[in-house]
Amino acid sequence: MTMNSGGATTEPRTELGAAAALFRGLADPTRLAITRRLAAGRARVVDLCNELGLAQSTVSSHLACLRECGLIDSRPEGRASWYFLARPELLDLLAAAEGLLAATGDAVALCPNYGTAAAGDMNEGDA
Amino acid sequence: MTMNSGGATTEPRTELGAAAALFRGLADPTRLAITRRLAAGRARVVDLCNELGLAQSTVSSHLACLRECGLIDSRPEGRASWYFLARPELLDLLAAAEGLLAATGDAVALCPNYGTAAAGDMNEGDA
DNA sequence: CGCTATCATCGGCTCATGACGATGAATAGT
DNA sequence: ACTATTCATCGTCATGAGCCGATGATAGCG
Repeated sequence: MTMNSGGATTEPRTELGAAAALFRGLADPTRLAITRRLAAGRARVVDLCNELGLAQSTVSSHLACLRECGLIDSRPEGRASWYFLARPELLDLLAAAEGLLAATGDAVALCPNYGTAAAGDMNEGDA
Repeated sequence: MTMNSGGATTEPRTELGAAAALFRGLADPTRLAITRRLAAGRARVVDLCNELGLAQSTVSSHLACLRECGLIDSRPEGRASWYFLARPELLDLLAAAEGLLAATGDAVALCPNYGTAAAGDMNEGDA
């Protein structure tokens, strides 16, 4: 016992890694936006870049992440790569999430400790 | 255009914040473990500490996070606080997640860029 | 055959996030 | 009243993770 006492464990919960990785894949707003976008139909990297207003490298990295997670897949066509959802069940998961969000209202937002609170400067850009 | 060029935007996707926060709440292995544990029945902080082998402060913070998110709730009883799931729909979400995991096998794991790469051992342990 | 467009990857930067220990408040039991 | 137990909160530390720009590879086009 007390084997993990001493700073960052660097080994949180390996058992739940799969599920946690799945949720984490969708935890990022950008990735979630990409996922939803792909849920609406396939898209290229440039399309996502334009629509999301992010750098190409950023989008590409997120796509690689989602692809490695097996949530999306790509189909090279010419010099472009079309990305699309690889798992229809993902829609169920998103639906369940929205159902839960509807149930909680929008209470699911920020946590004092964990979450995204206390960011220091909370500047709403278009506000 | 070129409005967000210049380092961390500090303003990712505000619209998807709720869903992303929800997923992020479950993205952490520890929080997911807590959630599942509470899905099996209410528990006190000490119980979770013992069962998860984490510091009391850690568990307490995670509980506070989940509580703020409206996913769980607590009921003070004596000097203890019983925590339990506040949303039955959460079970649906977890079920959908497990369904997706079953569909993908366990392909959902690690990403080279994002997502907990360089972990090493993949032990699923008990269900 | 050179040019452009699209994408993947590398390296660096910055902040958020999870972990811990220590402290303080509230409650129950002796 | 004193003490023991349980929980919440604060401060700190280290790493993960997202963002960007720049570079390199690949594939179509003029």
